[in-house]
Amino acid sequence: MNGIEYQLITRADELPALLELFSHASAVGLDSETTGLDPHTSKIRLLQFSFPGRNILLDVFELPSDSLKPVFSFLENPALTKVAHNAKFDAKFLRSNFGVHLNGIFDTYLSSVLVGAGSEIDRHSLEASVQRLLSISMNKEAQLSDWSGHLDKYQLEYAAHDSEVLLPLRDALAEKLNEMDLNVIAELEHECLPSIIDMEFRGVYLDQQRWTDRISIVRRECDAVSLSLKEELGRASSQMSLFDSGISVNLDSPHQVRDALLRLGIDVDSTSEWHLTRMAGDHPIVARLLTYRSLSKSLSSFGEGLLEFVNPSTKRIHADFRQIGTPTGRITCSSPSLQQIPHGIEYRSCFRAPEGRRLVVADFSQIEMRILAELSNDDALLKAFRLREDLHRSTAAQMYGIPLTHVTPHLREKAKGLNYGLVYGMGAEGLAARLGITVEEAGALIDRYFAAYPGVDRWLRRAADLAIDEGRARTASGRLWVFNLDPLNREEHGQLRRVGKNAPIQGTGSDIFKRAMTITSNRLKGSDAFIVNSIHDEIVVECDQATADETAKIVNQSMIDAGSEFLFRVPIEVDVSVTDCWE
DNA sequence: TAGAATCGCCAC
DNA sequence: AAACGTGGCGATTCTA
Repeated sequence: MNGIEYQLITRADELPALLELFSHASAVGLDSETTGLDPHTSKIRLLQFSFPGRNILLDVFELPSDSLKPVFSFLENPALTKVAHNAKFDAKFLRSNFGVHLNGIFDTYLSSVLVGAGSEIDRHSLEASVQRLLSISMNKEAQLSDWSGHLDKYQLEYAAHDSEVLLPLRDALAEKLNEMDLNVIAELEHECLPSIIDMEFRGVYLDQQRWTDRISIVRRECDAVSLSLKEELGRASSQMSLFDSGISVNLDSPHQVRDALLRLGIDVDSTSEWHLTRMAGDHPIVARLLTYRSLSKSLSSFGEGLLEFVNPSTKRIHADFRQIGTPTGRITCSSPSLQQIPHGIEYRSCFRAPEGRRLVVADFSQIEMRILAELSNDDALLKAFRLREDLHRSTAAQMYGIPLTHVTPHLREKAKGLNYGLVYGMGAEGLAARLGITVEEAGALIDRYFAAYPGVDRWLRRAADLAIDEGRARTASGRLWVFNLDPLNREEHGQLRRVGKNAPIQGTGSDIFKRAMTITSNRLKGSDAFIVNSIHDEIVVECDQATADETAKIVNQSMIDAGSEFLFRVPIEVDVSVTDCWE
């Protein structure tokens, strides 16, 4: 890395040289060094721009803000491609520090993930991607150095090198994307990126007081249950002497709980929820153990920890959304995971609209089953959606050859289990366990199901066969997942067939959802409304009270339009509600 | 003793 | 044991 050439700009009169380079370039490598990781409380120190053979570093601390205006207009201009690795990071800082909206992004991180095609081995840090695609070793030691004071030559060379590699990396990735037929999905991801940046930047509002109040109620309940359980489980046996102090049992340890139950004569195969639930009817203590589990889960995962994510500057929660979080393309969320807040009103009602604002909550109705209908072209399934029937009721009617009105709640429940389970590649054993019936009965149900939906049967078989034959699957937009499973291995063979059925469905769901994010975000631009959360098939938008109905219409239509880009034989339905809180 | 592995459970 | 797919994450337990 030694001997990297760079030009450090610290004076406004040096900027025209950079602008000259901008005006003749079609693409520029972009990177930034910041004083911290939080865009709302940290500052950009250095902005690095790389052109072929030229690395320019801007010392933002030295340059007057006004002088940077022409630079920013290039950053906002989509005609100039900005090549960045995980552009989300730099974009949020440009937004918070200068109000600049980065446009025209080529993200080498997202591209590297797409090219990786779901490989668990490939890492996608700049260092790893550059090593893999350009065979260049990078030294990232300076990354965590102090960027707020005097910058030494070592830091500046590091900064220059970080942006210098971006254009060659882009070229290598663009070639790979092309070779692997990933151009369509790459465009979809890049178009979606600004909506993710905006969502993270805006954050979501949490009513902290309400959250705290709920926690203290749960804590009291949990302590009471815990105390009685420990006392009871601590007994060495039913004939324990009064003077025995008992055994201390850690209720959070599955191992200790299992031993304690055994001492009381309750033999459980496993302490998992599923097994315990089966025994809860016979043993009140098992039922209370389940109550404890639920309360303690609530406190540990959804307790005070969440409050630490409230940003001191914005007073909102800015979670980390990984745009390509799974090989199927789903977005995942962490720090905190806003995608796994429990459904209960007591949790979600804490995520609400601030004073004078409203939330628009919109989710795709049965999107994965609609995708299955489209892909399989199954007449009966298509018909159910076209007639806007209740899917599970319709499935039950099809299976038993009875009118819709004759479907009992029990039959509907069975049909629902099949509809949900089969897109995940479920077999007779799994269905039997889920519905509490024998494997034979489950097998008969599955036969009935596939007799009602022969097209679905054919499609699922073909999808599984394809996964075995080719070892890969693609979504509607061409997103690729190369499976790391051996079809000759007995266990992995089954897994391969299941994932082969599910991946195109779940993945096409992701494609549709990302288009929905993109279109929604674009149509809300310039209004008072913005996306604050996204959960696989649900978009949560915050807006002014006065415009809530209009916003709801826009979100609804955007999602329908997105779905209609992919599904032609089946209508898209979106459930939209305007509320004060996320429920 | 820090990090990895595992269990268990939340979401879709 | 596991038995339907994709994740994140907290607590415990294992391991270098």
